[in-house]
Amino acid sequence: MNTHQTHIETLALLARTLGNAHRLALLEHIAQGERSVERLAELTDLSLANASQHLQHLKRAGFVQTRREGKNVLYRLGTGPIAPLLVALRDYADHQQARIHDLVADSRSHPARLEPISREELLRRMSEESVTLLDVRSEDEFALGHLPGAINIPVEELERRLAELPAKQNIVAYCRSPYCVLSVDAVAALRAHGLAAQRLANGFVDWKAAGLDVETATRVYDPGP
Amino acid sequence: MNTHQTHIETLALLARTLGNAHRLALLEHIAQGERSVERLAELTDLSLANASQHLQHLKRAGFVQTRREGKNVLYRLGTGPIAPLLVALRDYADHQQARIHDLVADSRSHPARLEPISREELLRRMSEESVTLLDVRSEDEFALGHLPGAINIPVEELERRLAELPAKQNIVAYCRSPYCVLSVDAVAALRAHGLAAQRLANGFVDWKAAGLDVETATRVYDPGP
DNA sequence: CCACCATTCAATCAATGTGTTGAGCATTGC
DNA sequence: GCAATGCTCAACACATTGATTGAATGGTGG
Repeated sequence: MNTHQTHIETLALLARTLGNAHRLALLEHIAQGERSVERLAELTDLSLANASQHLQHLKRAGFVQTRREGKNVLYRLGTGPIAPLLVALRDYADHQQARIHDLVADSRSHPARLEPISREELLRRMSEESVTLLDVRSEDEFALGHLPGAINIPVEELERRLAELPAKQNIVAYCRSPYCVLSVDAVAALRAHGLAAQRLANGFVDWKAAGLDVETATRVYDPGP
Repeated sequence: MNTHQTHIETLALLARTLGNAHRLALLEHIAQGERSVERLAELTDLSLANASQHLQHLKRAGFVQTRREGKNVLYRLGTGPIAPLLVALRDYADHQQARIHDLVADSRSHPARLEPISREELLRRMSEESVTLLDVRSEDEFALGHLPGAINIPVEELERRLAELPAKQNIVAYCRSPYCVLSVDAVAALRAHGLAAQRLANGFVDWKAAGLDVETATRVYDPGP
């Protein structure tokens, strides 16, 4: 029984390492490329010593590795299935969000999910007519990768940035995963303003998993001086 | 009221909920079927009140749901992609274990991975001759599902339970995932005792993912009405 | 080999998380 | 209704984690 205890204890330890917003933020920045401690502290708005401590915590769990370059210690992502773990975590979070949203929607007797369109349907439409792709996730998620040609307007800014959208084109909104419900809100808001909008059924994760083109923000890797 | 939580804080909160060995243990027991608080407290060796608190923690994060039956409150697994999350966590842990193991192995100049056999190869052999399948994971993991006809001997008990294995048959040992390295140890131990043993390359996860038959020990979760 | 500087370590305090106790509150059986 | 049962809640003590400071380390570049 002693070894099993150790095994589950190990899992808990790993989960706990991810159980801190600052460490997750550091991890996301590191996922975009090697960064020095100083740069990471800047990016995450942490003190140098604090960032260093969190980074060592991550390192102990194997989520990051280090190497020295000149005066700087550069942190990079560790080996192993880290991405699947983070994706699973986000997927679950999306589902939770959707669940809460559904409760609210039910109480208001909302109709269903505003008939989402599939990836195939989207591809077909993109080849036949012009479609405006609207990415309603946060800016940093958008920067990490999005559908080619998509416009990024986080859902909470949508109402006051409607002007950025072409009035004549059909709009397809999407967010992360099938569970992510931001796009439902977005479509509802767009339609309320008289725009032709639909949502993509399975979101960005599905698109990427299908091996389709993904665009990333201009500056992907900036090692600095 | 500061209910505003950034996306990343939500992720951290969920991860933190999994970041406790007792909660993980509770979750694993619940995954096997509905259980009352009392039973769960027993199974995990926690006080009643403490178990109750941890369960409510899990409930807040949506990992479990409750219903009342007579005097008892029964906890069951929540909806949403919980299993993938736990699998991803375990996979990552397996990889970490393998990494440490490799370091040790390297320092001893061990040979490579004892030529693992693929799933296809295993299936072929199972159809042609008799093969003894040896599951070296812990008993509770075994209970949650294993290859059909497999014998379960946790790797740490292997040395003193060799008698349970048929001496004349070829043995194929496996554990969870490609990263899991317990089976390497097992094969090494078996060969040291003169038995014909090989390890399965990708472990149970791969087998299950391929949609092949899985045997379970205890009754599987029944959602009821 | 020396001075510099990015990073880490150590010590401290505040904040959070955990486990125990005993009280409180439903539900069932009498 | 009343006691018994099963669970939750509240309050406390204790352990762990997190942020801040300032000092130490150790590799670099001169």
